[in-house]
Amino acid sequence: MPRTVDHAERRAQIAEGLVRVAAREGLHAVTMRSVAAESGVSLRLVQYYFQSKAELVHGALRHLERQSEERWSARLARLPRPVSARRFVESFLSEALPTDERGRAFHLVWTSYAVLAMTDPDLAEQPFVEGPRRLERQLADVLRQAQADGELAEDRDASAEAARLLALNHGLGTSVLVGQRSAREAMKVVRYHLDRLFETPARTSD
Amino acid sequence: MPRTVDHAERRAQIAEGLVRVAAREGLHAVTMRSVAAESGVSLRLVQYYFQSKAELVHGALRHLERQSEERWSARLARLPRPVSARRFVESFLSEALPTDERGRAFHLVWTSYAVLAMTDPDLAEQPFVEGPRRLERQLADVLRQAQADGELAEDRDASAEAARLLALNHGLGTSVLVGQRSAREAMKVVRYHLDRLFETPARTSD
DNA sequence: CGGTTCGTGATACAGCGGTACCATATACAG
DNA sequence: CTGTATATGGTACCGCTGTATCACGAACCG
Repeated sequence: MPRTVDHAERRAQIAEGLVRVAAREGLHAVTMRSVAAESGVSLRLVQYYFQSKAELVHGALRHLERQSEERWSARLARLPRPVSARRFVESFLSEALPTDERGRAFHLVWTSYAVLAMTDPDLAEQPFVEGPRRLERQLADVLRQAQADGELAEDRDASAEAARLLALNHGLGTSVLVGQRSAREAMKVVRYHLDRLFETPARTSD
Repeated sequence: MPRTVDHAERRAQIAEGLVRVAAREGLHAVTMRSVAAESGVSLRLVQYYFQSKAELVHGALRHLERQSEERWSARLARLPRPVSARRFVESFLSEALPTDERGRAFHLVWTSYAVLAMTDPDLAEQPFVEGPRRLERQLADVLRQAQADGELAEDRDASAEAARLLALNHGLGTSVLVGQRSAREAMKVVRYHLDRLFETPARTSD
């Protein structure tokens, strides 16, 4: 067969095209044709690699999710040992914030999908409850480890703190995308929060 | 002229229809026809009171915004004096959270619009930077008043705290809408946050 | 070497959505 | 009473979008 590129690779290429279109013009501008044009393939090819639009959208979402996971793992892996929880969390959150173009696209598309999932039951189940929930657990684990290391006060509720961090970050990210504040200002709020969280070990406060 | 109902009233009626459709089936399901059906008027009437779809969408957004302001004012006005900042903030945030059906619709539609505004420059300017920005200022004022009253530690940055509260609330609201957690759990996180914020006056911590 | 499967192209079709146009009824001005 | 502006109904049109269909080349299998 005339396999110039791998099947999975082509699907990824098209999925990335979708992400670019969605990031630039919004998810409502995502059509079979616009994705095809953006990916540099014909309409027929999009149809071929994704049988329906629903599957295309679904596939692109999984693509995003996979990337997100890889980023988390990579970040966790290349951290200098011993790990400073404060620095890890800060760097993680700053990446989730739309600081660069890539982060902006990621956050925007993810949020678009989340809004879709609020009404479309087909999208709801899989990524939007399991993905963030897992992320929250992992973050809570990091915080618990920080408690064991004496870096975080013992009386903190690691789960609640993780939830707080992610919700805060998401909310700030949205405010940035909407143009309410700059990414720099958002980062300042994040640091303010982290200052309260990882306070001088003497005081057991936020 | 055969004015059975007031012009502004009709526009409001149609706008509410739009909000219901958007809350139930998502903003992508909002069409001239679906809004007309939901509002119990003919397609022609929607066209008549809103010349284009863009204006319809825009008008409904302003409708939502106005309602939001009224709610804020009403809440602020009917508070028992003296005002407990903690209780005020908690009740305000709980309303902004999708606890009841109305709150759910409001949050969902607002978020949908926010996502739209991220790519559509026509929507961006007006409500999505000015509205929340004003809200944040008002909230910061409440917090500053609380500081003056000795209810909130002096070393807090009222602006940052207000930003934190709103971002947190928005993030939590989204997580509720996608089904990641229940409204009850979200409220617990909010209270956790507030506990840290309004700590015993002895300690100056989060 | 012939067939079958995979990959790619072009295009046709049907439905839906925004908008435009025509018509009418009611109320008020003169 | 007549005309004009407001308010409402019905419907046609055109473009876009998802999907289906026909067609062809290239590789692998036997």
